[in-house]
Order: sequence, then structure tokens, then C-alpha cells
Amino acid sequence: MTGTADRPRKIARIKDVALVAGVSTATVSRALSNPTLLSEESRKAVFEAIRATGYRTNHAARNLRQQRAGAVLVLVPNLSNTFFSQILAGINLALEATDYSILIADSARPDASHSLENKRIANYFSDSRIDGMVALDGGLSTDGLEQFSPDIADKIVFACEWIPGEVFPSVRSDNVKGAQLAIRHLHALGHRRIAHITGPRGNVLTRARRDSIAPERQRLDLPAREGWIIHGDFSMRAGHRAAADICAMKERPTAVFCASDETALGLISGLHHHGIRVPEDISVVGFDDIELAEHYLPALTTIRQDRKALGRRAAELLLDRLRAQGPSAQGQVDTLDVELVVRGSTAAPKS
Amino acid sequence: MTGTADRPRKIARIKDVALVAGVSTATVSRALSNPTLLSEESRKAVFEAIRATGYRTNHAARNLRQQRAGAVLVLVPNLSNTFFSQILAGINLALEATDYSILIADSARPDASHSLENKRIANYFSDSRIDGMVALDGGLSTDGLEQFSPDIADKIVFACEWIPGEVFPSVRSDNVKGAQLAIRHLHALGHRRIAHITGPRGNVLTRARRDSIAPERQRLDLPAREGWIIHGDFSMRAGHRAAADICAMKERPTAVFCASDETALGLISGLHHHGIRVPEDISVVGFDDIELAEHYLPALTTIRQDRKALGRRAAELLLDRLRAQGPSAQGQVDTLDVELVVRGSTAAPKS
DNA sequence: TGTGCATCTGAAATCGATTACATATACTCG
DNA sequence: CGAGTATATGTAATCGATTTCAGATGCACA
Repeated sequence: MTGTADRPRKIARIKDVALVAGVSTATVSRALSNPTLLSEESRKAVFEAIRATGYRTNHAARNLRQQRAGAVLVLVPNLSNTFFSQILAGINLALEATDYSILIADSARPDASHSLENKRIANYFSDSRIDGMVALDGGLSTDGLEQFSPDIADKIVFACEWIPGEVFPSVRSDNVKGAQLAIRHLHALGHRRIAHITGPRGNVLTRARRDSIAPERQRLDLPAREGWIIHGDFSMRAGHRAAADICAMKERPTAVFCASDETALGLISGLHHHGIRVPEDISVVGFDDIELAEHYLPALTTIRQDRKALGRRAAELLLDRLRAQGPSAQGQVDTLDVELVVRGSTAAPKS
Repeated sequence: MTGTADRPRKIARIKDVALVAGVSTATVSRALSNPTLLSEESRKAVFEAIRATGYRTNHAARNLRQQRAGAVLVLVPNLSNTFFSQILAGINLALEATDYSILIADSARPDASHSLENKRIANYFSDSRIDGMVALDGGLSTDGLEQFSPDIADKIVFACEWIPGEVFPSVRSDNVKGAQLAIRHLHALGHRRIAHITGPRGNVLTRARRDSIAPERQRLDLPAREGWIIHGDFSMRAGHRAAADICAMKERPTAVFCASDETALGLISGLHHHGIRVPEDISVVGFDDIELAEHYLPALTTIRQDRKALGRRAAELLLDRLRAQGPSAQGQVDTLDVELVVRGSTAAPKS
């Protein structure tokens, strides 16, 4: 009692369908790719035969003939980092309706050099395993990418991060606005001494967020101290460590804008260990609005970026490029809006 | 000034290599797959030609000929859920050395029925897009999977979750031991009234963890109340909501064991809103040891499961099965150890 | 009636590798 | 020395689809 009907022992090929339908394989193929070409009669016969045989297209054969791979690579800086799952979800959303599969690879290979790493990526292309790539890692070295032939460069889109000065199109959040919103919010609450914990050195997001602060400080006539820019790396640990630095300052800031939510949470935790309360003693603003931000104690005031949309847009952009024939416009940048989400970790400074 | 050497305008095929090396395509192919078969002379010639032409194997062609797909599907219940990225990282670790690509798909399709969903998965196989699958979703309905032909059933491995009573091999954490460790730890601290917030109804992990509690309570002679098993769904929100329930109890528990860290964190946050302190008033234990657990306020006592190892083992198991010829042993279960990590969210009960 | 065009279909080439089979050569051993 | 084996290589079939090209049919119109 395993099933209602006997299953064919072999998987049906297009030849079998043609046989059953009493037509040629060409006709079956056309029925699938361009049904209007066929007469009503053969169309019916073919679809009936497909149903009867349980036929499904063999992708390897199709891809070989059509000189495509049918897959898109998503290059994630670090798969273990939970930050990227939302972006991945967005990419998946855009691609699951298409006949492109998603292939993932982790670009964080501590043992491999940059050039080796880039070779590995290029190989995905030349192996004809992928047709295009969504890169989440702005840290790819330009050297290696230059070695990509120009038509491969047309098949890469960056999401979230990007390579400064390069031609690859990218989708990113409005990091400048995010930083401005954070500073203005703190300023509006009455804060003047505002510190910043940065992301990792060399990262484009680090730079975009960090460098937006100085002009904004100037505009609002806020003081600046060198020590108020604290080096971090987006991690909780970085926030935790920064707490000690901040406690040791003689001119202690009353508010800290962190380049990531994780760092903000680590900071709050670290400050707590030092007996400093948030937001009573120090206000903290994050960046990202990860799910946890809402549930932390205190709930985190942060800059929300829509990671799912980021991934989705990037995938759509890539699809456009893959479907387009000739070389496409270079350096297209798609900037997604961010918004300030005010929660419990910010308040007016004391006194 | 675009590069140092001219790049061939067309991608080299095996035929080109053969031409350059002065051998047949068969010899080139053998040089790649089984070099010892060749004479020193031709081997050298071939490799030299490969280097000269920049030849890379076309995977579509190879896969077509070898009747394989060269990819493995990872079925994730919900890509947005950050829980799975570590497992994914583990799977990646095991597969990146092989010539299998990782393909991901999200099984959370609210619009689709189970049978449709299962069809979609089966299609990945019959499309010859994948050779095997690592499923992280124990919620796959058995109905659909029964429709898979037996040889497809040989190509599925479960990680983390599993389908009770089914033949698919699986890799899982020792959920029973985890629950026991949690209860014993609380008992050792002096707690007697211990509540539990479960995972989602119908989930195998929910059941495994929940059902391990009663025997342990009995063994330790701890009281049980019906209300002390609170229905949840692994989410923070569930923990948040449960806080209200707990506060309303006339026989309030002094400790809560949560089926997930996220729920535990939500609970702590919720309890805080009600003016109940952790661990002073109520102790809380989680399950998973997500990165955040260490950095929360208070740091979370929890059961650590090695998600990366989970993914890695599952992938290795799948590889074994794929490489094996005939049908393999059914129902193999690989249980990974868990450990108790004691942090700040548990303490002896007051008075 | 014949020409021209539109519509539909099939035969066969093609994508790029792997591999079964055949063959050629060298070597071993009775 | 000849049969038998091992070694090295090439020829051509093969995987399963798509697509070019050509042919067949039917119809409109001069």
C-alpha cells in the first residue's frame, strides 16, 4: 500500500514525452518554452504526455545547451554572523520565483590570501557554476576583481557593502542619513558630548558612518574629542571593551552612537558592569535594528535598515543585468532609506 | 593598460586543451580525474596546456554526463531566523572542500500547502538540480515525503530537527540531557517550583525538551502544576508574553527553564517590566547558547548546543550516503553532546 | 492555377564533458 | 619465440535538452 499508481522506474526524458505524445522532441521543447507556437492539438497532446510521464526538465542538459549555469552566488563575509540571514532571506524572495538557484559561499577564509580568495570566486564563474553574484562583502580586494573579465564584472552586484570607486552596482542603506539621525536625536535630547564606536578598520560602512559624524557635530556646534571615536568591529565584544575606555575618560561622553546594534548591546552590558546605567547615566544608539534591539533591557534606540529589502533589491538588480543583453550602465547605486526608532536606551542627560 | 597578458576571447574547452597538448580529449579528461593512468609525458603536456589555456571544467557538461547535479539543498524553516546561520556555516565547512555546491531554500511558505511544498522539494530532485538534501525542518509532512521514491529518501539527512518515526538519518543535540541538566542545575540551587516555556506546538524539539522534564521532576521529587508548562514558540515574544502569565500565578515558580535562549531573553525582559528581577526573584535557564546569551543583562545560564557541529556532521553524513553505492542503513541517529553553561541568570531562590 | 506567405513540425546539429570499447605498444614468462 | 598481460591512448557514443534549418501544409490573392 505504498501509492496509488505505479511510478515509472526511470525518470522520463523529453524523448519519452515525445514518444507518448506522438510528436518530436523539438515540439515538446517548444510546448514548454513557447506554447503559442504550437497547434492546439499538439499542445494538448504534449501536456497530457508530460502529465502522464511525470516529466521534468533536466537542468544540467538545459544549462549546457543554453550556456548558462542557472545559479547565483551569494558571497557572505561570515556565515556565522547572524546579521546576514535577513539579507539572504530577501535575496531568496527575489530569486525563488525565477529559475535561478541560490548558491552560498563564505568569503571569510582566514587561511587564504586575498588573491587566492578572488581566484576561488572567479572560478565559480569559469566553472560555469554561476551566472552572477551578489556580494555582501565590500572587503573583496580590487586587485582580484580587476582580473575578472569585463563581462563578469557585469554580473556582480553588491548589497549592504560596496567597493569604493568601483563600477559594480550596489544597493545600500543611507548610512549618512542614519548617522545624522542618530546625532540629531541625541542633540535634540540635550546631549553635547557624543562618542562613537566604529566598525572594523577598512570597512566601507565604518567609514560612511564615522565620517558623517564630524560634519553633523560641526553643524550642531557640538564639541569633538579625539578619544570619542572609539575603534570597534561591529561585535558585542567591541562594545564591551569600549565600556572600559569610556569609564576611564576624564571628559566622559553622555551619549554613544554605535556603528552596530550588537556593539550597542555589548556596550550597555559593559557599562552595566561598571555601574553605569543606560539611559540614566549614558544614552546609547545603535544601528541596524536587529530583532533583539526591541527586547533588550533597556530596549535599544537605533537606526533601522531594511535588510530584507536590501537583499531583495540587490537580487532584482542582478536579475535585470543577467537578462539584459549588452553591457549595462556602470556604477548604479541604489540607496534605501533608514529611520530612527526611539526606544528606551536614550534619554535626556542628567543635570 | 587593462592587464598584463591577453586573455583568450573564448573560454577554453577540453577540446582546446587537447589540441594544445597534442593529445585526445579523453587523455585530458583522464589527466584530471585519474592522472596515474597517464604517462609522465602526456600528463605534463596536458597540465601545461591547461595552464596555458586557462581551462576549467564546465560543470553543466560534466554533471549531465555523470548524471549528477553537483549540489546539495539545505532546507531552512525560516531564513530570517538567525538561529540557522551557524548550522549553515557548519554545512558549508563540510561541503566547501568537495565539489558539491550548497543550494538554499526556505521552507516557510505560508501560502503553500504541505503537499505543494513537498512537491517543490521533490522537484529539486527530479529537476536534477540537487543530489541530496540537508533538512533543518522537522515539520515536513510525512505524507509528501512518502511520495519520494525510496532512492530519494536515501539522500536526505536531518539536522537539529527530525521526523519522529521516519527512516531518515539525523544529527541532533541531546535534548533530553539538556533538559535534565537544566532541571538539575536549578534543583541544586535549591529551586523546587520550576516552570517551562515550550517551543511551538508539534515541533519535535518542543516535545523532546518538554517531555524530559516530568521524569526528572519525579526523580528529584519536585512538585508539578499544570500551569507551569507554558506554551511558547521559541520566540522572544513568547517569553515576553509568558512573563505576564507567570506574574498572574498564585503559586508562582521560582525558576523557569525556557526551550530557547530567545524565549529566555524575552522572558527576562518581560519580567523586568513587571518589576521582577532575574535572578534575585526568578531564575531563568535558556537553551542553545546563542552569542547574545553571554552578553545579555544578566548573562544567561543556558544549555549549549554546538550548532556548527550539527550542520557539519549532517553534511558529512549526507556525503557518505551520496558516495555510498547501494541503499544505506536506515534511521541512523547521531546525537551530539550538550553542556550546561552557568552564568548570571540563575541563583538560589530567596528565603 | 500558381505564387507567396504564414503556420506548424521534424531531423539533426549542438552544448562540453566522460567513458566504453578498441587498438597499439611494450613487457613477462613458459 | 610466441602467447598473454599490462599500459597508454584514441575514437566515438553518450548524457538530455535546445535550436537551426528545412520541409510540409494550408490559405490568400492575383
